[in-house]
Amino acid sequence: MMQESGTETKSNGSAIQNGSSSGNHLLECGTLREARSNGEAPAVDLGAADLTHVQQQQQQQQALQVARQLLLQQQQQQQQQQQQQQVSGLKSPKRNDKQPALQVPVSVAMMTPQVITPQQMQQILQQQVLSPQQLQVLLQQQQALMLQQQLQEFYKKQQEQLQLQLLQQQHAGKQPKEQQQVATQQLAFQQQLLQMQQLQQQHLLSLQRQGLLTIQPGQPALPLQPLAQGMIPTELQQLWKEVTSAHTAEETTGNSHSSLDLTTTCVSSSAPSKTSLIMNPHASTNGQLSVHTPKRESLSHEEHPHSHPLYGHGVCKWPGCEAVCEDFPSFLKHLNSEHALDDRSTAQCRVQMQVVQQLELQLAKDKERLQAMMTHLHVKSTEPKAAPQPLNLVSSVTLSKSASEASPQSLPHTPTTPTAPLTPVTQGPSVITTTNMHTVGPIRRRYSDKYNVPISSDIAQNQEFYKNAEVRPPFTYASLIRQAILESPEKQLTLNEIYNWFTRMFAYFRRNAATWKNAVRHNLSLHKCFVRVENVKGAVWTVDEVEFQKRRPQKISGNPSLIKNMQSSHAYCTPLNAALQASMAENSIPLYTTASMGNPTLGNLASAIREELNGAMEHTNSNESDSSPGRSPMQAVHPVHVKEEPLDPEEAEGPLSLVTTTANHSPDFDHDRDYEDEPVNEDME
DNA sequence: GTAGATCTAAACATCC
DNA sequence: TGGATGTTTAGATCTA
Repeated sequence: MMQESGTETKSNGSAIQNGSSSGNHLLECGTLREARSNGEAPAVDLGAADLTHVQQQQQQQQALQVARQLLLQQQQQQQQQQQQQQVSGLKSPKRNDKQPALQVPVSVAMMTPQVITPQQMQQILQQQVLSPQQLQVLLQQQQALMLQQQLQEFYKKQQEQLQLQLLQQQHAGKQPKEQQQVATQQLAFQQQLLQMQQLQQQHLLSLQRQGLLTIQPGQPALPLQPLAQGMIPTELQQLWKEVTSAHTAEETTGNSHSSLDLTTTCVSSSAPSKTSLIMNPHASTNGQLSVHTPKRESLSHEEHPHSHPLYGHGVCKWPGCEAVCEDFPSFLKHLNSEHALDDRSTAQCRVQMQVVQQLELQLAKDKERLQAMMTHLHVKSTEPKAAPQPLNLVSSVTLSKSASEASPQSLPHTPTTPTAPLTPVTQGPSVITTTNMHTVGPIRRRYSDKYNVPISSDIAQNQEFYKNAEVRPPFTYASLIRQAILESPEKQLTLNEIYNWFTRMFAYFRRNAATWKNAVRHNLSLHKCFVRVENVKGAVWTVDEVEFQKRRPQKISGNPSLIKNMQSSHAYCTPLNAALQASMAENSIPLYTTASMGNPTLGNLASAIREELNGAMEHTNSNESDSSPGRSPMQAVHPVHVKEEPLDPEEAEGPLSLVTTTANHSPDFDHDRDYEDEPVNEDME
């Protein structure tokens, strides 16, 4: 359109195109990645984590004390019962019924405050102040506490049943044979109690081994034995079933590994029918927990002989294990020997289930929040697209202004343009909003051009995001092509390699290939900053940085107050960053807060603001001296490009020309950006 | 309102 | 001949 002549090719170097036609801008400035990576958030998290750790220890100690009290009570109670059984069998039924009922609830009431409520857990998860390890510890602790509760409750029930049985036996008759039967039954109960003692002791010891229960040095050993008195294996199984019912409900019928199979350690003499499923050894299909695993393990992994979720890189991935297994058979051997069905493995499995459940809860909550956000922001959707469109990071940038000015034919905006201002969209880079999630097709603005976000740092920070989310990168084709070329080792790419870079780096460009490929070719041909070079491989494309930097600059919105505020707040960048991070955490955007994933929203906003400020500062510095140490890398590499390269007349005469802007020192000047801030050397070298 | 920048689409030419 | 590559043009949209 703007070209004067299309007859000249760029490769001959004599093409004189309209200067304005090559005016793609890349308003990139010095990166502040280092500053961004030096946020205070880790310190804050660390403090919170330490505090939480201390609280965990306190809670564990409290739980331990409560458990001791419970055990003492149970011991006393059991002794009384035994004495009663031995001395006289005639007791009032009322008294027998009331006794446990009076004791156990007190115990439970004492235990309850020690357990973190789901809401509190959710809050902890939301605040993201705990590391995964700390979360795991917390969950383990909660698991232990919940287990204690369940044990106590079940112990109460069992006591009631036991006493009821004894009463029935005593009231049944006083014939000698029956008395012998009663005595035999009592003996059987005693044996069961003994077994339960051992089982409970083993379980608590295993919990203690894992850190689920902590016993501080110097404290007397737990009176473990009385805890188990009065319980029978089937009841314990029922307890386990109850505890794990919430989890197993989500699982398929063939995946009943969460149930504790006690058949190998307990002799059940009175298993209720309802526990038959658990008692059935075939019900446990998970080889990891079953003692019958070897054959099943080998069978289940026949198709993938060396693929096992618990085995990788020669290491057992069982939580907390990390045992080195040279090969898969040795791993299986290790798995079956070290992680067979026992209390420890079961507890670890349940902890893992708890972790998964919490994560699922968190996911569900975040999904709900996202839905609410989308609902809130999508109120004025009057023209929903039939097919979902890829995300576009930039639509919201123009939303605030263009919403009121959008012409009727500006369809890309109208569907999502809210009449009432949403959260004020300030001068910031791409803010992923639900508006653009829903709609947007071709949206023009590219925040890199407007807000000077370095494309290299943005792509680096949000690499995973761009790769996985179908989000349109907020950069122009020219910027992206240039970035692709500069990322290459030889600073030159064939067209196909450019294509590959696009598809590799951005999920967005894995669709509508014809469109964007055409645009790439179009940009390569249109902009004279892209130079086609013939070599042995064929034609490759390179970047002429001189031409690229010569492109006509744009200025950000000439809002003096904004610029002034930005400058005046320069000293508060760190608190701002902290606030932004807090805001991100508050808004549950944890996955992209780190450099590994990057945050395409607030993180870039912060970086954009900082870079704006730094750009202004460096801008001033560069005016003072070209050899100033504060010069940006771009200046160091291409000092001549901006300062000495003659500008096209129409560029020079414009109010945005570099000559004009470099004379500005006032904070109220039109915030024109020369391109000295662009970290070209970072990109190129 | 206008110029410039950008994007999309398309036509056309050339080369392999 | 078809696809890839490269060039050019046109129109639409958005911003300054």
